Amino acid sequence: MIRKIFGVLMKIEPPEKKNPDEKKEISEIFYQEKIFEILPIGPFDRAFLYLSKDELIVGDIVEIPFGKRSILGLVLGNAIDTDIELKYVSKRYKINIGKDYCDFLDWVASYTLIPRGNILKMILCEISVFHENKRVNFQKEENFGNVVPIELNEEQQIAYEALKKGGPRPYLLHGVTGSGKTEVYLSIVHDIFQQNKQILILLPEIALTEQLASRIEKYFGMKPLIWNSSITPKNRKIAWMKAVSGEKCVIIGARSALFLPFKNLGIIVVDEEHDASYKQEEGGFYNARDMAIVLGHIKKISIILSSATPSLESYINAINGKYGYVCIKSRFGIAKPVHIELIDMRQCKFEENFISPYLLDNIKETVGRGEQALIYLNRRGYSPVTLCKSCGNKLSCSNCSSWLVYHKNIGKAVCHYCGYKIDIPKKCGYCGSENSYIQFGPGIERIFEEISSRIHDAKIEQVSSDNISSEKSLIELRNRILNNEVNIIIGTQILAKGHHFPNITLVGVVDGDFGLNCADLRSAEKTYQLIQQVAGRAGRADKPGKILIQTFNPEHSLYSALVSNNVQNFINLETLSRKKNNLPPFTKFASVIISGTNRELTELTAKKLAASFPINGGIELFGPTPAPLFLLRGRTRWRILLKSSKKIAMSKFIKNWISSQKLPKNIKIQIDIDPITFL
DNA sequence: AGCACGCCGACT
DNA sequence: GTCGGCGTGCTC
Repeated sequence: MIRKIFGVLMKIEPPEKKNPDEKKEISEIFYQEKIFEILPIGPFDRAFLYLSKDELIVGDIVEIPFGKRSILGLVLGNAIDTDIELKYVSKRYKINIGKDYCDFLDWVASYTLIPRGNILKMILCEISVFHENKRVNFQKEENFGNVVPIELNEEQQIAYEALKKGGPRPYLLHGVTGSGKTEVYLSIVHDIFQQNKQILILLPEIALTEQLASRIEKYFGMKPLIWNSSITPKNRKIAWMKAVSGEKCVIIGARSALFLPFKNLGIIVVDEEHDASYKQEEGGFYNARDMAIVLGHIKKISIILSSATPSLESYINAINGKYGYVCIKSRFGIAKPVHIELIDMRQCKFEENFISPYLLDNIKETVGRGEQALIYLNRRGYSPVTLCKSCGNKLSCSNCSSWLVYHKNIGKAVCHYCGYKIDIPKKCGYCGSENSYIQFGPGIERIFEEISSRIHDAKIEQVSSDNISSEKSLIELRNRILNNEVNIIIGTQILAKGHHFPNITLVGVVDGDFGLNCADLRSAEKTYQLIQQVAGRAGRADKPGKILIQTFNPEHSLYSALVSNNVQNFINLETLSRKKNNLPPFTKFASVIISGTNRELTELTAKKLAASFPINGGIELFGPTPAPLFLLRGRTRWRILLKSSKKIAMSKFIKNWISSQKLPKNIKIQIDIDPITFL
């Protein structure tokens, strides 16, 4: 809409302060300007209206006066005239993120119920690019000459052809550990790169970037750009500018890289697509893997989901023909399959030990042969629980419903949710007994202690986020393992993924049942994936790998599938069970967490909210119930779970429902569409 | 998110 | 008398 202003400029002042003479001059001519819808950065779900003297187009990045400050905004379109007194856009940048990303932003917001302005923030990611017009020195990208062609075996070649012939669409690339999936997807990526397109490869963990980067360097003759939370502001800027420039490039990144505004994207690879860390659970909830599929749809490009242990969601989408399915069955260059064996812990006499004699003997033998052993336990610290031996009272966090984990290295009991730390009290806080607190259950520090006391002539190292905090320290550790400077590695899942350790020939899983018993619908799937991943560390060379799993539940169908090396068997059983019980991926879930500092008010609000749920044939409501973590960082939490058939637009329905209710100001509502954790 | 306004407690 | 806590409310 065009607004004609005559002599009103004195009233609606343009941002630049002109001198009085100039103002007079301008006010004597007809002045035309347009009104635009602009989405500001911040927790806003709607656009605001602004005047602009320049013509703006959808996707432009502008600076706008907003309240008392000046912030970035995104032009969403033109607007019709209004009674509101409008301000002027103060600056227009020479950057446009493209209509695709405006559509993507809108889609993600409607689905995840994350405020649009927050998604814009993810796209612009607090980059200070905008101010200076300094030229960014792009990393030297070509050092051609050393390009090594990617060699594929027959089966890999077939997989590659299938990806090539299927055209732009989502694919599930399913190949057992060691089948050379990376080479297959890099082949197709290389083709697209040669068409001067941009490439995005998502990885679940920062730890995996280095080795993928070096492979890309080898095959492509240039270094890829890295994107994750720990890169320097300068490199962040370089990668962002590169993406928006549309120049050909390869960017390897964590889930947040999905929001880089690529101008010329040719393909996205989601490596280890089953990995739970694609799910963002802070701020807003979204799954980068699922959103990548959406972006692929908008941009009409291929998305390759790659995994040795696909999520059931992706697997079923592939089987149903929604995704192309490409499977690689044989291990590349490895003759012998991994041998998996269960250790029935019910047969073991316990005493104070967590490592069965059989596992211990195997560790000794392995080390004796000059090979390495990896002992896996996904539990940081010394012991997960500290309790009073005379009354049974357990040390718990004062802000969260959680037990304090004893960390022997710092001598304190720590809450893993909020960081609260205390010394172990001399007297039991409940019954008053003195020096009565004992450590119950194992963490990796305790396993380290146990193995150290029983195997003397070995170099033993523990690995968890407590010791390994940076990528640098992880690379150092990896080198030490590769150079055989370590015999026994005791670690959490930080080590489980993606590394090649040819000399590790034994993997011991201390507690195979961890996570099997909790009330998470995906716990069997997760346990299975994790054990497969850990198992993938071993047996890569010509030496046979051996996996020993300690369990109290050896009859579980999961274990028979693992032992028989029959992936399909487990997937079939799990699919059947999900279907029978109407669970995802055959239905959809959404979780609504109601939290507040006032106990009574939170409970009341949760109950009122549930009672106000509109009757709807397709959506079932469960709850409210106190959330498993009833207290988190000092806030009381209640949970409502919603379940619907796949066809219902749950997000829209939930949004209408929640926004129709007036909620007390200090109550916080978090909505998680397709939750994968239920805490 | 920021930033202001507003109404109650302990301080130079 | 004021400085400053964070509850509430608004931003075109």
